Amino acid sequence: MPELPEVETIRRTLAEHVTDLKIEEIKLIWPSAVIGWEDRSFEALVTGRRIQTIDRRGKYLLIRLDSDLTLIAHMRMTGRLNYYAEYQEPEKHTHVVFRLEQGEVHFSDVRKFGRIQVIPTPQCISGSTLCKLGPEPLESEFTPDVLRERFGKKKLSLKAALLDQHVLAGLGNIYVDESLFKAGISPERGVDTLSEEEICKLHQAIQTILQAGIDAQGTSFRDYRDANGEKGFFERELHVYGRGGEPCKVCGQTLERLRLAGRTTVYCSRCQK
DNA sequence: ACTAACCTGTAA
DNA sequence: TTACAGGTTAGT
Repeated sequence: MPELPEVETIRRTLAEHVTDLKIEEIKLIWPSAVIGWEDRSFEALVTGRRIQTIDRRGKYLLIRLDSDLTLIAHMRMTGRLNYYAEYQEPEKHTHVVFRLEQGEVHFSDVRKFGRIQVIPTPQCISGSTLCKLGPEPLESEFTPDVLRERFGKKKLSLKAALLDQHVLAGLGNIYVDESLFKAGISPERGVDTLSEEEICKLHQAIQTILQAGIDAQGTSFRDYRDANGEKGFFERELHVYGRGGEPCKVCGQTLERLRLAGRTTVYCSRCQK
């Protein structure tokens, strides 16, 4: 579900409520949602710790606790982190409840793909999947040169490369298709066929689209909600995602739908070359 | 470089 | 009943 703009929105809305609060109790309703430690020690480990800050890396949420412990949360397709100011009865798909000094946070996930991993904070730097991620697309170190370098000499479609979190962190099916539309480049093109000008256009499009997604508080095409249970409204600005067979908003041509890198892909064959 | 697997829900 | 869904990983 959440891609970079959605995870960033969850980060912001959650941080507003829980920063500096102590975790007083853990309820592990579905213990498999938590990894990294034996189930019974998870509660002991996390209970009594204070939430210091919440960071984000790609689609991962990093909840920093006291004494160098980090919770790494990934929502996969349908995961949610909800904050409630008062006691809330767990819902059908709630897997973990964090009771805080003030209110509580519920981790829920219909499809049970999402996970919360507990690791010592130093291990985030080395020894976790985080260190293998590609660059953060909205940071100033991400330049057109970096994008070209990340593509390297791979023989991959743009679609496959941009979905690969080791190439660039944070893009998923929605924002890849939207970025390629904005750049005017076909998702089927090989990464090794782009001119310098096209690399620049794509770099610019990725940053513009992701920032617009954050500004709109994400895309609630289906299940996504922020920590307050609110929808995002980027759906209104989608040009291609979920619009296969409909007319292009720019030129009117019927949008193509195909399967690329295992994912449904939509693009305009007139606007994107 | 595809495909299946992990799950449940919804829509065709 | 079947296909498909904002993701990732482990298998051919």
